[in-house]
Amino acid sequence: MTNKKIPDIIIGRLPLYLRALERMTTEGAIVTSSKELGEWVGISAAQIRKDISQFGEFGKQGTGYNIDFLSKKLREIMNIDRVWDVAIIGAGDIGHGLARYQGFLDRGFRVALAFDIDPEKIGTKIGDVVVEDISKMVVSINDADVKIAMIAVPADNAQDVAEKLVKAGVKAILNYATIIINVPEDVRVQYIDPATHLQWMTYYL
Amino acid sequence: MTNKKIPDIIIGRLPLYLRALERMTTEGAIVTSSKELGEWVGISAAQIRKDISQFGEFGKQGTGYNIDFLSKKLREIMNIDRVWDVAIIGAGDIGHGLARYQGFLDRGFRVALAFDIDPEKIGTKIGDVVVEDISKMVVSINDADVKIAMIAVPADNAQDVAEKLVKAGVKAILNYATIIINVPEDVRVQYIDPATHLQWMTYYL
DNA sequence: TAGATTGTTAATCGATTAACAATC
DNA sequence: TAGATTGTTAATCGATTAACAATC
Repeated sequence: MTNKKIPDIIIGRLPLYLRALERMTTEGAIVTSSKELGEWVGISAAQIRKDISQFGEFGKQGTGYNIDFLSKKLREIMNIDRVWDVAIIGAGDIGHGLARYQGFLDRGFRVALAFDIDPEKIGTKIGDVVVEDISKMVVSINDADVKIAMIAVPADNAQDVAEKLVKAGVKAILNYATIIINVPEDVRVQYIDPATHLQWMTYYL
Repeated sequence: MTNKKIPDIIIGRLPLYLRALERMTTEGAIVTSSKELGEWVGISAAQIRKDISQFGEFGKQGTGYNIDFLSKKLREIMNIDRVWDVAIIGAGDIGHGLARYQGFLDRGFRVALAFDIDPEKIGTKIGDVVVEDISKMVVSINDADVKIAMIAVPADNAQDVAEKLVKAGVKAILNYATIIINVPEDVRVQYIDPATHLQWMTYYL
């Protein structure tokens, strides 16, 4: 039942489930079980069932889960049964990589805007969008009603950019800058930092 | 005490602590407390103390923690009190961004090797390294005794690359390809996938 | 000494697993 | 019907928090 608060840790597993289901679809499967799905994502069958049952009864006893149906439901739950426009701030290597990343469109996202401060980059095209002057960012994002942004600027400018994004109405930020940014409570931030990920593994080497 | 198994969840927080401590250092601080550090990283003071005490007694009652000393200890624990050579597989946008990423060197990593399959890219320089032919990857990585690699190739080739990396002796893989790769148990894999991170946030929008 | 803060124990909280009735 | 698998409850496990003696 969706009226009680679902723990973050469960929400964090839903994209994994969906990705595995999508993979199964491409391999031609129609139904799966909590056992099989669990093996794909490395999580116990009991936990898969428990997680999914937080949102409704999507399976059938004796049969398992219809993959298309469960995928659809997961997309609804995660709010990706639509396409979200996203903005990229910073048109360097990372910004370029993101703009040209092929994995967004079929997973609910479209790069709609890109910004940079460098006059040489403004006006050039990355992916399908033209890089705009960062001074127009707040207005453009506001006008386009974009709620999701990815920060790919140097660490020194990240906090400043974040504050402008908040002003523009952005509610979710994916931050590639190696710095913790401060934003209001109702704005979500995720960090992607290769060095931190590597450090997490060196402990075990 | 280091003889009992430390939970993964604690290991995962150590890089956050270290990053905050490094930031404090640049701001000129000498000592900190579990309370202050906790506020920086958004974790309770009790938990900070508990985590740190898993590895030894690094603080002083009444005073707190010496930032330099604690940083040094954390680096030792995480095995980054040395520089790890890393290899980049794939010299596209993401590979380029990684090769030129400034945050590696002062955090324990050096990009030592890069590979691509495209003849046009082989021989060119990205960051400080020359892109080698991917067919030489296993031998080169083996010779250089590199244990850490970052996969930045298309999803279709990721599993194949991963298997070659394992053959070359790599024990830690940071995977930017949008696909789950299968490797032996003693090889660690971390995934970086912007779409998955975004999906994690759209639930709350 | 008085105040502050650690390291650690015990209490609480939450998440995972095991088990099984319901049922396809 | 017999076999399989869900959804859910109870039991277990592990992580977080609260509290406080030790001590700088």
